[in-house]
Parts: sequence; structure tokens; C-alpha cells
Amino acid sequence: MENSNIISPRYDPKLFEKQIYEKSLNTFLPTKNDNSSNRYFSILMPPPNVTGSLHLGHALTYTLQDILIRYHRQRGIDTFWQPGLDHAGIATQLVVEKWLEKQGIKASALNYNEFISKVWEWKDSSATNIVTQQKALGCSAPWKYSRFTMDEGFSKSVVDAFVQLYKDGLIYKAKRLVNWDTKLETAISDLEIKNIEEQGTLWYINYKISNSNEFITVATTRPETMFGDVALAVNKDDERFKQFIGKFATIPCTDRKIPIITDEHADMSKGSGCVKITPAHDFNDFEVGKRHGLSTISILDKHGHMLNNEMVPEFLRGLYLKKARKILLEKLTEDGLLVKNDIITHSVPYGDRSGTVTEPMITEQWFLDAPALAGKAIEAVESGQVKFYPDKWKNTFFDWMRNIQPWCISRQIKWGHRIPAWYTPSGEIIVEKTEEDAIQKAKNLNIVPDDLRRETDVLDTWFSSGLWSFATMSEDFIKRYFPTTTLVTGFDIIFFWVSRMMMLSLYFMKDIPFKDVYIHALVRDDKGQKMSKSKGNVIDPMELMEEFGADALRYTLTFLSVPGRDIKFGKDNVKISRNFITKIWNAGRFLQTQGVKFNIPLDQLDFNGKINQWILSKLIAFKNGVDNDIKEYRFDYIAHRMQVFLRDQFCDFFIEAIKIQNEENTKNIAGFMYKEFLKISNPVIPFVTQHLVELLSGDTDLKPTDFSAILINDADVKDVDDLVTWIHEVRGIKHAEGSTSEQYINAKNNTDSLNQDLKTLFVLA
RNA sequence: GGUCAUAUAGCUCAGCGGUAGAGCACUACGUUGACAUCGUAGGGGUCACAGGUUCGAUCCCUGUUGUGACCACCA
Repeated sequence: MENSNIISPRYDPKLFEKQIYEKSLNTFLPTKNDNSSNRYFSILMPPPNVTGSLHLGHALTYTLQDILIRYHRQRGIDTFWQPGLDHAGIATQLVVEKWLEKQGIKASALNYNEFISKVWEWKDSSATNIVTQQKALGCSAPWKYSRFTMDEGFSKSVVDAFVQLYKDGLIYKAKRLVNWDTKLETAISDLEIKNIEEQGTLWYINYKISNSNEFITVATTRPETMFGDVALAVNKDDERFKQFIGKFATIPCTDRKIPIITDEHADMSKGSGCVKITPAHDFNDFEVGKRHGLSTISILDKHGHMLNNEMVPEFLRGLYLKKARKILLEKLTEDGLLVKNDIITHSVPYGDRSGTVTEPMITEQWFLDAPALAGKAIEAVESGQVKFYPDKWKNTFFDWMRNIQPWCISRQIKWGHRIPAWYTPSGEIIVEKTEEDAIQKAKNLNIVPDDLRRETDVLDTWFSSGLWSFATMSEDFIKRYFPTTTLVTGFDIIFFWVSRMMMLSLYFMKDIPFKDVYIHALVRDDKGQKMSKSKGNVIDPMELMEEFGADALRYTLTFLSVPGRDIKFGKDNVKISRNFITKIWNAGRFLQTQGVKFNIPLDQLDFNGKINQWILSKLIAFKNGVDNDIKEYRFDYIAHRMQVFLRDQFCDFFIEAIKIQNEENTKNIAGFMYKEFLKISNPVIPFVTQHLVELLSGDTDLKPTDFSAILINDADVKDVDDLVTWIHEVRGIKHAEGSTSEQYINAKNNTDSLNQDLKTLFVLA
């Protein structure tokens, strides 16, 4: 028992991190502070996808959030950190399909219910894994309030939100051109498209002018879509084509004739100057078609195969579009209609998740009228009600919000919230919260649910995430913690999540979802490359914590969190952090062996004396600095300050001074200083600091002492600062090449400028 | 094509209208009461380039170049 309070000779986080975490679990729960005002501090933890395990980016975001949470909780502020998980529709479905494949199960062989139960099975193990990792990192969240975007209550909120938006005319169903992923066979939103620059071919193809022997040359990168052409467009000022305007041209391999029209979309400098108009398979063409009242002709099915109908020549029917293209080009060459081809660089849209080229496709989808909701969100940022840190990100936000398009919220996948819509035999749509309501509304007609009409149909994951800011909380918590104080997230999520939460929160709650948005960096590898599994440069946070401890990882990420710059992360950084923590550890060990008391409060210590005034002033500066850094989200500064105070000021000077003075009051001041340092640093490195505070003093309260009433004698502080400078100068002479020992002794004896009280500290030079 | 960043020591990065800073790496010395996962000292920078504002610019302004990201384009 009596040995249990001795700090072990070696810093080994494995010996205490887990125990410290487990015994603190209760303190993570929100506690109403009786004497407090209405002050609270709340954060929505961005729910990680249940796709497996966490990476360093997660470690970063959770570390920063946990620092904020611990900092405020430590100060007695009513604190809430909403934990949870995201079902991540497409991403999870893909992961589960792969997982099943590994077990020799074909996802397509399972029926809907079988597949969904497999996903739940996966979700459960993934969730356990993720939460274990979050706990290892030290996330001090009240886990019993954890939510899942597909849990019963949340799902109900999603349905309610959908129904209300529908009834208010903000959600509608429409047949429109959307981005279609031919591999996943679902619509996806603009944001899920990644444009990749690559080399392609631009083919110049002759269309024959009707009742003439002339041809008009059309340039296209996608010849196979020509069967969906409804017109050819040229610029009205283009002399080359003037004689063709108003005439008709015949689509090669068919006898279908289409008009040659003029439209601003036709750019004289691009291609041949004449562009084919294919409204069913091109976004620009769709607009042209609308302007000219043209029809739309689809020629692809949902798998990306040429349709089996009379619009498509027989020899291409049913072929996958790339194969169809190849055969078509052969045929065109044969017919002498292929004029030439150019190799060009153009960007091609790829589905973010599937990695295949997406196709613009006309389908019936559900849309959310985002333009109608964007205005209030924009205002909230303009007025400063919602602030971005760093401020520059608001420009990114504005750019997107001011040009926002209707949001396609339906997906043709299995895993997700099913759309609460039913159809009467005549095709009338009924949107209600439950099937019973819908049946009642349909007045005994046989209704069909939305997802049976088209196998499956669910909501975009981000639609449910968009409700996260309020649908997660009970009414009581809404009163206490909404709007939340700070959202911590990455810039890549501003469009997906931040802006949508703002729109939906302002709509449903008539209030902003959060006041501050702190945008953190992207974690890259030590060469600045984005970490990815395919590059093999992924660093597993669990391995780092295993080797160096969670505190070292947290400290590293904090230190590297410079605003506006990506983090180049190398393992060495963690080692350096671990070394710093070892330094902290050893300082505590030394003080303990000196019989220093750690429990004497501020008012029972005698701070008279220059050195004591000096170290007290440095501690206060440290604490005030941290307070300010937290307000400004300068996590990097906090980490830096910790080093300056502990190493440069406390260890290098004050501890050395007590070795010389060896006086009890000063020693106990050292104990006080050290403990305060631990408490102030606790939000960043919670494990080691809490462990040491408990070991040295038995205290469980980590609230730093209030110094607001302390007055410091600035003259004393200056004297010691001068002494420190003098010591460095003298040491410099001692080590300087060519200097004699005589010079050194002279310099050392030249202490006239020093105050008498400090002369005992000469030896430090 | 548009927008936003960014350029400081060998590396990773702070910083400030008035002698240029840290960590790592490097060099020398050091195990004199915690700490070699350490200490002490040292070398090392025309603060990308060119103009402008200013008594004075690494810092503010303009331009150039390099780098990165985002948006648009996808004939």
C-alpha cells in the first residue's frame, strides 16, 4: 500500500492508461452544475462510418474535440459530447459485400432481408471496434447517449423530417438528369463525383445533311450516345455552318433525322464547332433541350448497356457502352463517316465510391429543394451567428451555397432509410409517416410502397446526417445543449454535412445547429502524400498508441494542428512527444524523491522571493495563454506552451534552483507548480496527468487554481529573467572556442548587475 | 478557366512594421543529487523573385514564379 504512490522509474503508459480511463467513465456524463448560469459547452461528434476502423484523421478530430470537452468540463461547465455512428449507406454496403465475398457468399444471392441482417451483423462488430479505438484514444464521451443513424428513434426522426419537408413542398419527386453510377446502379449526388483529368479521344463524325450530298462534322468523345441525339447545334455567328441552319441531318447507322439549330452552348472554338445535343445523357444538352423544347431519348439502361429498342441500331443493342463504342467506331470507319480523331485531355466524372465512370441519366428521383433552404444558412454565416475557424473557410461555404442545386436524396441501394412513399394504382404518390396512415389516406385502394416499385430505394446517408444536430438529443438535452457550441470537422465535409446541417436545423429548429465551426487539417504522410490503403502509407493509430501511448499520439496531433496547413505526419513526431512526456514524468519522480508536498494550496504557500514570484508569473502566463488558445482554437500553441513552461522554465531553472536552495517552502511551491502544470495540461494529455496528480496528491479534482486575484511583482520577474540571460551568457563564454578559463571566471564573478537575492544561484552558470 | 491557400534553417513548421525563432537532424562537450527517452554549448537563413508604401518591410500592397486544394468544364 505504501509503495503504491511511488512513481515508477520508467514511463510506461500501458501500466495505467486503461485503468485511468475506465475509472473515469462516470465523470464523462453530463452533470448539471447547480450554481452555474446557463453556460454550457457541447459538441456533436461527427459520427464515423461503420465501415471498419479509424484512421489518423479520426484520431486528430477526436483529440481536438476531447481537448475542448475536457477543458470545459474541468472548469465546471455543463458539458455534453454527442457520440454516435453513421450507417454510411453506399460505403458500408460495399464493405459488407466484400466481407461476404471473402466468406464465399455472393451478396446478390441474398434476398433483401438476408442481406440487411448481414449488414447489421457487420455494423455491430464495426461499432465495437470503433468505440474501442475511441476509448483507447481517451475520448471522454458519455457513451450511454450514443446514437446510430439507423437506430429506431433516429430512423423515426428521419421519416418525420422527410414527411414534413414533402408536405411543405420542399421535397418532390421528379424525372431528371442525375449522375448515375453504372456499377452501383444508383443515382449519386454531384458531391459524390470526382472529376479526374485523363487522356481521351475526340472523334469527328460526319452526319449527312438531308436532301443533299453534304455532310456536317460533329465532334464528340462519346459517339455511342449519338442515338440519343435530338439535334445538332451550331453558333449563330459561325460562318462555317450558316448554310445548314434549319436543315436536318441524319444520325449515322439510322435514318432518324434531327434538326440543326443554333444555340449559345455551341462554342466555335471547340471541337468542330458543331455539337450534338443529347439531352438524356449530358447536363448541358439537357438545358439546351429545355430551351428548344426538344425531347429526351435515353439509350442506356441502368447497367450502362445500350437499350434494346428501336432507337438503337440492332448491332449495338444490349452491349455495354464501351463495347458498343468500339463496334460503332469500326462501323463508322467502314462507312467512311469517321473523319479523324484527336487525342485530348479532358476530365471524366468518376463515382467516388465505385471508381467507375458515371453517366448522366434520366431517372425518377426524390429531390430536396436546397436552393429554398440555403438562404437562411448563408445569412447565419454572413451575420456572424455561425463562425468558421479559420475564417477563410466561409468563402468555400458561400461559393457552394450560393450556387447550390436541388439535392438528389434518393439512392437505389439496400442499406439506408427507406423512403416513406406509397403509390395508388393510378400512380398517385402518398407520403405518410407510416403505412397505416398511407392506407387510410388511400381510402382502400391497394397501395404499393416506393421501394417495391423499384426493388429498393433509400435516402442519401447525408440526409439523415443532416439531422444529427437535433435528432440525436432528447427534449431535455435540446434545451440544455442546443445550439451546440462547436463543430470540429474537416474541410471536405463542409458541403456534405456542415451546410446541410445548417439548412435542416434552421428549417426544423429555427436555429443554427452550432456556433463555431473549427476546420482542422488533413493528415498526410511524412512526404505530404495523402494516406490511402492503396499507397500503403497508412499509419494505424492503434499501433502508435500501442508503441508510444495515447498521450503521445494526442500531444503530437495537437502540436501539429497549425491552422490552414495540412499535417505531415511521421512516426518520429510521436517519439518526440513520448520523450517530452517522459521528461514530465521524470520531473515528477524527482520532486517526489525530494519529499515535496503536492497538496499545499496557493494561499498557504509563501511566494515572497524573486524566484518564487518569477515561476508563479510564468505559470500564470501559461494558464492564461492556454485559456486564450482554447478560445481561438490554437491547439498548436497549447502544445508549445506546455514545453516552454515545463522544460525551459520549470525544469531547466526552477528545479535546478531548488536543488541549490533546498528550502522547504520553495520545494512545496515546486510541488504546487508541477501539479498545476499537470492540471492545465490534462485536456491534451489526460492519462499521464491524471495518473500523476492522483499518485502525487490523491486529488481527483483537476480544476486549475484561479489566479485572477494574484498580483505579481514585475520587478522581481525581470530580475530573474535577467539572471537567466546572464547565466546563458556566462555559459557561452565557458564553451566558446578560444576563451580562457580566466575570462570565464571573470564573467562569472561580474555579478554587479545582479540582485543580491539571486547570487546564490551563480553555480547554475 | 475561376477561387482560396502557401513559399522562413538540411527537414517539419511557428512568428513579427524595428537584433530571425522552436523541434528534429548535425558538431563539440558532459553520466557533478529526476531525466542518454537526457543536459550544456555551437554551426547553419538575402525570410521564393521583382517592384511599391514606409524613417525602416521577412511582415502591408501589386506583379511574377513554384506548390497545394477546391469549384467549373467534360463537343
